[in-house]
Amino acid sequence: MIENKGFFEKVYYVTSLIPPGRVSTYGAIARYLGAAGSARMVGWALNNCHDSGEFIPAHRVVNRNGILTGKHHFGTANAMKQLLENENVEVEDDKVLNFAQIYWDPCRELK
DNA sequence: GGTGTGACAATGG
DNA sequence: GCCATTGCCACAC
Repeated sequence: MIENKGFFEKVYYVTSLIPPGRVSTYGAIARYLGAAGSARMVGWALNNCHDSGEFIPAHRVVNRNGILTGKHHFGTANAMKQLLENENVEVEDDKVLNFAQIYWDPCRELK
């Protein structure tokens, strides 16, 4: 499983489990990994997601406000928004509109 | 092995 | 209720 993996691997794993059309938050992922309060680590891990060798749907991970904080790190500013809209996720002004509805909590969904 | 950092989150004014 | 500050913990240098 992912227990033996590093924290980054765990982040990559959980992030890859986010179903299309759903979004999650850094804090939720961090809490699911047992590192509650280290939400920043999740963002940092996703920052190095390009080193994982696999594509990580980091566009499905936003902050607790549903704002696409890391859009700039995604390459281009519109890339993240474009990917979300491609998955039927309504995004406007760099934030998810129906964020509360499509919010995917690993603690609740994966359990 | 110590310091800095980071795509956040929570609290305080 | 909005803006500024602090805490946070794991990883890179």
